Amino acid sequence: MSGPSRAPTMADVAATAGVSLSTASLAFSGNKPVSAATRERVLSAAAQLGYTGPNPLARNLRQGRSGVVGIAVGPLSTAFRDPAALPMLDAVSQVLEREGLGLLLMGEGDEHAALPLDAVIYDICGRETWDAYADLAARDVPVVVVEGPSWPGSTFIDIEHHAGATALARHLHDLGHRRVATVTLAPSHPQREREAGLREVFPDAAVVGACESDLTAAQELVGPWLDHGPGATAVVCQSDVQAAGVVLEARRRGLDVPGDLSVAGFDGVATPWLDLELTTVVQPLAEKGRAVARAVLDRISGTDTADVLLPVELRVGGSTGPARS
Amino acid sequence: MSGPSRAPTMADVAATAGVSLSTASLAFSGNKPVSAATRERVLSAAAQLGYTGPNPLARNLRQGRSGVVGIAVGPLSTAFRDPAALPMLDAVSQVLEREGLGLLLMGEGDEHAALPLDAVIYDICGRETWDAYADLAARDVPVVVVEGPSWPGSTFIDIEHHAGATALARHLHDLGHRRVATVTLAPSHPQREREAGLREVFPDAAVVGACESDLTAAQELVGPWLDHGPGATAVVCQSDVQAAGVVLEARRRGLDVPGDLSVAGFDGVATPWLDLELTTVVQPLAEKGRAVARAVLDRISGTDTADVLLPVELRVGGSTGPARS
DNA sequence: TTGTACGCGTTATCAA
DNA sequence: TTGATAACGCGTACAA
Repeated sequence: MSGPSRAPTMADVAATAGVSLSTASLAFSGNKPVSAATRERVLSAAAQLGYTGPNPLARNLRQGRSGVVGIAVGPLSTAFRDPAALPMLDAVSQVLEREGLGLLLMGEGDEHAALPLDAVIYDICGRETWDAYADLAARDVPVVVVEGPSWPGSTFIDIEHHAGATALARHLHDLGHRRVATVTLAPSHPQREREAGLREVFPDAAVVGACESDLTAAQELVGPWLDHGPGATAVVCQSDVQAAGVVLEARRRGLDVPGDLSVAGFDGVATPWLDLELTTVVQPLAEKGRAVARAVLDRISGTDTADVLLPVELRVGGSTGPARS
Repeated sequence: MSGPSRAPTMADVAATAGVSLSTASLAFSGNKPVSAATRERVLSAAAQLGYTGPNPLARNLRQGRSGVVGIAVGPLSTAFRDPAALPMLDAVSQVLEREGLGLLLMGEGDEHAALPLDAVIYDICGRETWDAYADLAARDVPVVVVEGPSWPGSTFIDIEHHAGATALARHLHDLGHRRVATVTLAPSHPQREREAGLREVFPDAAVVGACESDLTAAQELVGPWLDHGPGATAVVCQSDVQAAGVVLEARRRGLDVPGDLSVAGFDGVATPWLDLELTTVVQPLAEKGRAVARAVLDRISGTDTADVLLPVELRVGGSTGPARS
C-alpha cells in the first residue's frame, strides 16, 4: 500500500467508490436515503483509504455550529471546591453529551473569545459583571445564566433563594431563636436574595462577614467572631461548606452544636466527614443542571425559552436545636 | 441604519472599507504588515457594520485546528470528588488558556467523536482501556496520558508511584511497623506501581480491599475490616481521601490514630476538616498539570515530546506513629 | 504594502 | 436514488 501524502478526503473516497461526492456525503450522514449497495461501496472505499469520517472542522463551517458549549465557572480549583458545583455540572454535561455537544471550561476572562461556541453558560454566583458578555451578545451567542445576575437577552435558571432562606429562618424562630447571625457570600444575586429571605423573619440578623463557599475561609471568618462572644444563638450560612466550617470552629472552642449554637447551611450536599447532618435548604442540583442544559438546547435550536425558577426544600438535621435559654 | 439580513462577513467589511479581502484579513490577523491608515479604515468599517471579527469556524477549517483540547476524566461528579484532581486540572487549563486553547470535558464514551479536537488528555487512573483511543489514533489526534496506561504513540506524564510508596513504607518500618495493610484502588497503573512499591518493604502486606478515592467508599470498605480485628498496626492508603475515611472509621470504633493504628495516604491534598495532618506522599499536582499542558502544546505544534516522570515527596504528619507493641 | 485567486472539506439545493 | 454545483468564511501563496 502506498503511503498517502495527505489525509484522504471525502472526495477521494467518492472517487475510489465510483460515486459522486454528494452521494458519499449522504452515505456518511444518512440525511437522505442511499441504496445499501452504494453505501457499502462507499464504506469499503473509506476503509481501504483509511478515511476516518467527515472532517468535523469542515462540517462545522458548513453547518455554522461547533458542537461546543462554553461554561464560565471561574478558576477551576475554586469553582469545584464546593461540592455543590459538581452534581449540576454533571447533569449539564450528561444532557449535552447525549446531543453530541461538548462542554468547554472557561475562565472569567475573554481568552476564549476566539473559540467557536454554540452557547455559553454563565455560572459564577460570586461575580456581578462579565466583560465577555458584550462580546458574546454581539456575536449572538446564546447565554444561559445560572442564579443571576440578569442581563438582557439571556435565559435564567434560578432557585428559590428567598423562600428557602425564609423557611429556614422560620424553623429557627420556631425553635425559639431570636438572635441570629449570618455568614454570607460576596454581594451577588443569591447572597441578596437569601439574606433578604432571612430578614423576613430576623430583620436584625447580624452579619458575621462574607466569604466564599470554602471550609477554611469560613473557619477563618467565624473563629474571631466566636472568640469575641457571638451574642447569637444560631448562625445561618449561605452554603453547607460554610456551615461545616462554623460547626468545626465552634466545637474547637468547646461549644456544643446544636446545644450551645445552632448552625444551618444551604445547598443540601453531603458532608460525610461531619458526624452530623446539617440543617439546610436543599436545592435540586441535578434538576438545575438539566434545566440549564435544556435551556441551552432550546436557545441553540432557536426555540423560545422561559426562565426557570426551581423550588427548594428545608431539611432539618441535627445541627439546629432549641435556643439556649 | 438598515437591518442586515445576515451577519456581516469579512468580505462586506473589505468592500465597505474599499480594500481587498486579503488586506482586511491581514488587518485583523496582523500576520503581515498593513499600513496604519488602511487598518484604521478596515476597523472602522467593521465597527460600522457590526462585524465582530473573523468567524472562528472558518478560521478553524482554514488552519486545520479547532483550538479545543479534550480531557477525558469520566463522570464529572466522581472525577472531581477527589480534591487531588482540581489543582492539576487548574494548571492544565491555565497554561492552555494562555495559548488560546480551551479545555473540553469528555466522558469515557465516544459521544464526542464528532468534535474537532486538537489533542486529548487522558486522565482516568481507574481505567485500563479506552475504546475511543483507536479512533483518536486513526485520526492522528495527539494523546497525552496521565499516569498510564501505556499506548503506542501517546506521551506519558507520570509520577514516581513506586518510589513514593517505598519511602512511605520505609517510614512505617522505621516506626516499628511489621504488619501492614493497604486500601488500594481498582487495578491500574498507579495501583500496581504503588502496591509494588509498598511490597518492597512489606512483601506480605494485606489488602483490605479496593475502592475509589472517595471518603464514603473508603469508610464502607474499611469498617467491616476494622470490626473483624485488623491484625495490622498500620494502613497504607492510595489516596488522602481514603486515608481520611480510615481515620474517621477507626475513631468511630474508639481507636486512636496514630496510637492504636497508623494511617497513611497519598497525594498531599488538604483535609481541613480533619484535625490531623496526614502522613502522605505529596505529588506535585500543579507541576503535573503544567507538564501535561506543555506536552499537549508540543504535540500540537509537532515538537518532539519526551515522557515525564515527576518526583514525589514523603510528608510525615500526625497520622503515623510508633507501632503499638 | 496591497490585490488576485485559490483551496480548506464538507453539506445543501436542485435537477436528473 | 444519484449527480453537478454552489456556497460556508476565511488565510495565504503569488504577483503587482
